[in-house]
Formats: sequence, structure tokens, C-alpha cells
Amino acid sequence: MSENTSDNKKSVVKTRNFIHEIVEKDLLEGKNGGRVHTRFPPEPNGYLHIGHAKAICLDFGTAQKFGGKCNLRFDDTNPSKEDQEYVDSIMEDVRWLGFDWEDRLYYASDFFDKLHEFAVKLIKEGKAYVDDQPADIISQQRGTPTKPGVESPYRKRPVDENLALFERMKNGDFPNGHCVLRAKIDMASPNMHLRDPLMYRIMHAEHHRTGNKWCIYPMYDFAHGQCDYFEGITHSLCTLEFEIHRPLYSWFVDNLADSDYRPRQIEFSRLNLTYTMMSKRKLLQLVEEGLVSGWDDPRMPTISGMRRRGFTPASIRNFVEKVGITKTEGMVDVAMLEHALREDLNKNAQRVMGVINPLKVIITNFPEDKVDMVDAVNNPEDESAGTRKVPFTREIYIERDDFMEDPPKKFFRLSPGTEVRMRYAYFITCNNVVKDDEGNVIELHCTYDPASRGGNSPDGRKVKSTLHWVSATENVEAEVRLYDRLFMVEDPANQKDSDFRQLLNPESLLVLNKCFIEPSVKNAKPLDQFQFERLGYFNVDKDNSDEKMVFNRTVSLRDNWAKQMGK
RNA sequence: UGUCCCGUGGUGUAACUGGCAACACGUCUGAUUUUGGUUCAGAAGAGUCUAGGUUCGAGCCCUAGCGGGACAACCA
Repeated sequence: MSENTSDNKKSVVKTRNFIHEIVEKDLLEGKNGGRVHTRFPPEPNGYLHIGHAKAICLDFGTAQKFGGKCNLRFDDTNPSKEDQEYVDSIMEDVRWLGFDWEDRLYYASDFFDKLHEFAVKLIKEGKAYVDDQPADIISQQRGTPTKPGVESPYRKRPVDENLALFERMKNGDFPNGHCVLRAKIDMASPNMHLRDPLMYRIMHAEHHRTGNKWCIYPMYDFAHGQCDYFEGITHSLCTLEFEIHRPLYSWFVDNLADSDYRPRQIEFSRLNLTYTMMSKRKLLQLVEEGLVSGWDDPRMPTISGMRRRGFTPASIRNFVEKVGITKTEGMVDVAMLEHALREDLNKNAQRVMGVINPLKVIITNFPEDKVDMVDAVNNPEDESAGTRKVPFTREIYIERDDFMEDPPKKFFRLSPGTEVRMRYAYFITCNNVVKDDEGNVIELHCTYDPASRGGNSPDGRKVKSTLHWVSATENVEAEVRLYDRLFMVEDPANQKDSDFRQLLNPESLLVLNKCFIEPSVKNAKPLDQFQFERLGYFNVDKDNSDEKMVFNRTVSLRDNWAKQMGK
């Protein structure tokens, strides 16, 4: 397991982190019979986001790295918040990211019977009791982090009475909140989670899997570690906020275990991304208040949103790999994510020409009805992608940004009197600028050099730039959606004094119509990806139809010119 | 006034368990280029939160501070 050498490039997980070191050590010491078994345990109460992707890659990746297994387990102990819709989306997202739980799909609810049995065992051992006090009293008695709690008057309730009461709780004899089952640990512990934590609460609610079988449901702490144990998990990886739960996790498991085997909880820091909000609650709010179009709005940091936006599974996996796993809480620059995205797309995206902000150009010396099919390379990074034909005609569109009537010195593109190359087609020279009554440029009259077909002049003449273009008569008209960061501030989650809704970027979505794309994209299907040359990476949105093509800009190309202009 | 965790260039990580801090992103040069993309070459930028200590030698070990975070849901 120590062959993490450079020739091990096939391995999905190339890097090593502190968790891998722990696993290696456990293996070396012969723990758990040399098994490595992890799990990804989402609660089905929302859609997965990029932060979950980090956990998924770690959980599945660690198992893969050590030849172990990883389960998918839905942590469905709170029927009031959970839903089948979320279960379905989570499974789709995990698969899409490239991971497979094979036949190991579990639900915490699969273990409700065993959990109940275990609770009864604890009661019999005098380690759990039924508390009749209302929530606010129990909360009050718990003390504060700096002040010890006081014991419940019901703490010394006899075993038989506890057993009978718990049975009645289970049978539905009591209304919600009437009483709870608590573990008897230590009300004076400096760790609040050990101050007689709740194990079960009464909740008359229909569960998405167990229906109405239960009206008591286990709390997270009374379910998670035990489920790990039942499934044979060896390394239970979770985020930092559960660190303080670990002693409780161990307490329950130690009371349950009948062998040397123990699942072990290890915590790592969650992912924070600049200009991004990762809280499930807030994401739900964005969806419910219609601030975005849905969980899969391309501006959302959800896996489904990113998928729709055009992210690839590999780009997300690579990003997670680059970010690493530690216990330090930081904030990763989205630029890192975008880099991983561009890196993958550059290698794989089909190139195509599209003009999203058109300016008409008439090639005055080009034959009226001629459709000149020129050869274009599909992907300069991948020769096997081949070439295609693109129609060049007398009237074409170029990008408005590619023309300036009165350009600054470093502007290489088209301006009156200059010659530029139309990619894969001809050199053209701008002779005349046509304006409307208000002085807006509406059309350019140019001439082309017939000898420059393909993009080179036989006399070896050079031009300073190459422009993309689309025939004004042979094209596909499309709607193009441009996206920008959803939030205007780097750390929207930490703007304590302002409502996060006020931090939303009003220009996060810009819809452009009358965009023209070369005809080759006509039969593209939702999710198909392209690079619109010189503009960025785009994919076909699910709103696409035969009547109207719809593209999303996944991410722009890096643009040094725009950067210079910005200064 | 508690317990636990964290503290390395702007950002994210690394440093073979003590040997004069490396990689990626970002930034800035320059070269190449039928994408102002890609690629390539190079540069700037930290002396590792602070102060002591151990040691021939400390980012790594010890002590004390400082700073940040988590914990008081019948949420997970």
C-alpha cells in the first residue's frame, strides 16, 4: 500500500493526506482484519453541492485507494425534513461524479429495529432513561459550555418503569414531545454532548421508507455510529463540526460492540469557496423564494446545477484533489475550480464558432450566392477529433467587441483600414463603416483577398489577429445565457449584518438572444459541450428545443486582453 | 470562563517524522500561436502567529501566550 510512486498514475487518488496516513497505520497494525470500509452518509433533505463532492471523493476515493469498499447510506432519521426526491437526486449525482456503491445501498432506517433493540439493552443496563420534561426544561438543565448541567429528576427512574414508558412511546401512546429517551452519561461533562444526550424523540410522522411503522425516531448521535458498526465501516469520515461528537460516538459504539472491531470517526474541514454559499438551508431558501430557477440553476453550487452549467465530473474530481484534505478551515478561491474546469474542457471540448453579440459584415467583393465550405479543426488539442466544414458567405457576423472605429494602439482586431483573418477562411480589410441615425455602427463593408483562402496569403503577408465569425445566412440562431458569480462578496456566509439576499449579484444571469452559431451544432443535445472559439466553453441547456437552441456559458476563456482593458 | 480543534507566500496544500521551506492556483514578464486560448521559458511573493525552551540544528518536539473556529436543536 506504499507504492504511491509516479508510475501509479492510474490510481484515482494520487495524493496522500492525513486520513490516508491514519488508514495506512491502522492497516499496518492489523486493525479490523485489514479491511478498509468507508461510507458516504447524506441526509436526504436537499441536493448535494460541491462541498459534498469533496466528501464523496474522499469517502469513495479512500476506499478505492486501499482496495476497500464504500457504502452509500442515507441518514434518514428525521422524516419531517426528508424526501424521496432528494434520495433520487443524490444517487444520480454520486453516480454522475463517477462513483459506484454497487450493492451497498443502505438507509439508517434499515436499522431502526436494531437501534430500538439496542436502546432497550441500554435501558436494561441502567444506561438510559425516559425523561418526561419538556424541551425547554431539558435544555435549561443542560447548562452551558462553561457551566455544568443539573440532573433530571427522572434520571433515577427504575429500569422497569423506563422499559414500560419506552414501550408506550413506541406504541404511540404519547403525543409529540411528551417525553424522550436519554442516555445516562454525565451531566457535568465539559463536553455538552455527553450531558445525557437524547436518543429518541416522539414524532408522529410518515417516513419515506418505513411509512407509519414508527412514531419514535433515533437522533443522529444515536444512529450514526451504530449504523457504521452494523455496516462494518472501519473509517467514518465526516466534517469538523462533528469532532465534539466523537466521544459520544465512541460511547455508543463501545456499549454496542461485542468484538474488537470498532468503526473510527475522523474529521476533516469542509470546503468553502469564495463568492459561494454552501449552506443547505440557504440554498433551499434561494430555491423556495424563486431567487434562482431551481436546485439545478446553473448558478447554484449544487452538483446538479454545475452539471447543467457544463462542469464535467473529471473537473470536479480534479479540483477536489488539488484542494486536498486537512483540518484547517480556509476558503478556496473559485479561480481554482475554474482552472480545473478549463483544464478538462480545453482537452476535450469540440471547437465551434459562434457570435453572441453580432455585427454584420458584408464582403463586398464576394460572390452573392456563393457558399464556400471551409475546413475547420475540431480540437487542436486532439488530432483524432478531425475536421469539419463551415460555410463562409458574402454576409457574415463578427463579434461587436472585435471591431473598434477608433482603436487604442494595442488593439489588434478589426478597425477601418486594417486587415485581419477570418478564422479558417480569408483575410478581410475593412473599408467602410455604416452607421444609423444615432451614430451606432450597424454594418461593416469589407473586401476579402480570394488568394488567402484557408487563412494564409501566398505572399506571406501577416495579420495581427484572427477573428471568429458566423455566416449571416447559414447559421443556427440561439439564446445564450451568460453566468457570473451568484454573490458579490467573497464570503457571503460570513456577512453577519446583512441579509444574504442583498448580497446576490443582480448580473449573475445575462440572457442574450439573436446569437448565431455555425450550423454544425444543429443536432446537439442538452449537456453537449463546445468551445465557442475565443469566447469560452458552452453547453446545450435542458431548455433547448427544435424551435430554439439554448446554450449556457460554462466558463469564459482566459482573456488577457480583457484583463488589460480592465486596468 | 470550560472542553476540543486549527494557525506555513494573496489562496489551497507539501516538507521523507529535526537538516537552511516545495507544488498548484492567482499575479507579472517574455517566446510560440490561424483562438489576445493552449503550450513553453522565466520572475516576484512566506522564513512557517508570538515568546521562551530542548538540540550542533526546529515549520516539525516542549511550555506559555495570541489569533481563529466548534460545542448549550426533541437538526444532521
